[in-house]
Amino acid sequence: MRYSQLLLPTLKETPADAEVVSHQLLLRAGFIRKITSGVYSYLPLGLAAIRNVERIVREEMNNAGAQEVLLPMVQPADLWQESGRWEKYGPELLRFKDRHGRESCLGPTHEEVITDLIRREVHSYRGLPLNLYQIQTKFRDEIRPRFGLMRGREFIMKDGYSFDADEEGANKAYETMHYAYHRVFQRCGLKFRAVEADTGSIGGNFSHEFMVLADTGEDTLVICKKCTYAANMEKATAMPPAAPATQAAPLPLEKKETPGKRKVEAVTEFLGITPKELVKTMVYLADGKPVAVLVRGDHEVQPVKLKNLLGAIEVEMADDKQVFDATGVPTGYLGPIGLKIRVVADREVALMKNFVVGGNEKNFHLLNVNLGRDFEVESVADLRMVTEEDRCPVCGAELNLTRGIEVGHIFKLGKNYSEALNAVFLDNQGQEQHFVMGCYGIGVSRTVAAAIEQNHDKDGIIFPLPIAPFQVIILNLSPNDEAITAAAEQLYNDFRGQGIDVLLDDRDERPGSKFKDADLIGIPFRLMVGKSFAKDGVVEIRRRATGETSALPLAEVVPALAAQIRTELTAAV
RNA sequence: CGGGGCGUAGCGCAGCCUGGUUAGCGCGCCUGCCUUGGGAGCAGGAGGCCGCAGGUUCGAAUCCUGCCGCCCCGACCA
Repeated sequence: MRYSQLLLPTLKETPADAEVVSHQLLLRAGFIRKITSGVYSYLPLGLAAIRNVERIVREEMNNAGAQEVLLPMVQPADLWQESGRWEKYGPELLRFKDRHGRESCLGPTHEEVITDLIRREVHSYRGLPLNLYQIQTKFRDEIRPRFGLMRGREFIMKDGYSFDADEEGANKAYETMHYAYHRVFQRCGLKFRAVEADTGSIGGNFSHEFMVLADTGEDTLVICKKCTYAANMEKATAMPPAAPATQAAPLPLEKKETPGKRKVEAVTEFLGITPKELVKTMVYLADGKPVAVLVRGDHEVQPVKLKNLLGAIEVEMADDKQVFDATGVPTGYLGPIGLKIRVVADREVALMKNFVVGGNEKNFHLLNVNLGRDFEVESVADLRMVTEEDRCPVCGAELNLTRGIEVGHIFKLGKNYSEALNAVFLDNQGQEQHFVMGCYGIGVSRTVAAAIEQNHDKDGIIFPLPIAPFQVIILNLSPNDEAITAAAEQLYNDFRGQGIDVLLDDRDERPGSKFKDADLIGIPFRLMVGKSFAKDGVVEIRRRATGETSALPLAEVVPALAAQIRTELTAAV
């Protein structure tokens, strides 16, 4: 491609509404443009990067034995009603009526459609296993789109679904996908980690997320410093608390005035105790109904764990007014004793003795409170966020908390969907069985953003070779010089002959602009034809990632560099 | 949806508080000259429903009301 003919509108200045670096650079480098919140147009270079990720995904999926299909984006409501998700999925599902008044939606994911397809077409165990995938634009009406391609409402996703006759087959499919995902992200040149995850609205009972490690990530990961344990904060557990060796004797309950002391810090300071001796009472609304959650003073409630315990569709923290309406107590003085709403407790609380709680009365707390003697709870479970003080639940070593961007997620679905949609086949005994399913997603457009998030410097993007929109950029530094122009053109044609993606900067611009743009768009190899060619007949080669520069005679450039590119691309596999 | 912020030329911004020339600056864009190894220089030029609608006023980018859009923090997720 010739730069002079390319739609590549680079910006000198960073657009004001872009906050994270990948968003800023995608805009500045002329890869994307926003049309409305969370919805972007992909310009030629942005699309090229996306196509490269797609190519890698296709190769790895096909190698893993999956088959590509393309499912409809517009889906009828009745399929979603059949699975129960028409109600459960919530406002993120964009719903509308067609001209006949039939309820429809834009597909945010395709479990229903694929299960419907398979139940119609596959009736025997002989047709199994099956693994089908597609790469398609998805629409999810996100509450808050943000960070450019990181969280769009419209985005490109690879979603795949496996169908097996039994658990064993399904587990194998899951492992195959796990391995394939490793290869995909490795080939994309990313530093990533697979972590245990909550299954969310997709459902299912076991899942891993593939996380690109980056400080701007929206997720917190809990990673063991010693063993292989790694989990998303939503799912992560700590080593269970040990019961204290000596049981403290229960002391008599005491009511104490704590005027104006609402926050944990204020109360503990006032009472001269540590937060570890206090239990806070947090009120959440689970599908609109209030539930009190007890956690130790220095711990935080993990809402996803709470949601799973309660089997709720949605839980959110109650605000001060909702708390007062539900309990008649102002926040800061809530406690479990005499509380009229449901109460659940974190497992850590169950081991505490003689602790402090709110008095359910303004300006009062209770001391020497004991679970069992003074109050009961509906259930005890792990309901809190892991902290850096915690120890690995597997090996007991220290834990690291770090940030990540979710680029892939794989689930064991079991029979959730096949039972809901009654998708069955006959096994070798002639018995009807429900398919055992798995589902596997990769955020393709997000992967490009994540790659930039992880690979950039002050001058712009530094693309990993396999996903770079062009592998080589040739700068003609003197377009008015015939010899230099002829050399640049020759390089351009020779690279194209070698099947290398090459961009020729043939613009009538000064060298400085060309250097800046080449750095900004992140092309791995930059070739410069200018002064040193006129003087010594050599072409300079500069590596974007390292800044290393070398020079070769014109005739040697294409063979040497083409070979190097091939070597590096195969080494990445 | 709750909390915070912002809408003035393609991009980045000033002007608004305290209403009053022809709405301004840098970059970009067009023409010409000149220049060519890290976003040059000179000269000339184009480009604005000051987010939209209503109101106050002799007069509104500026004051008031309503609406729309966008960004950030939270719940959601590839």
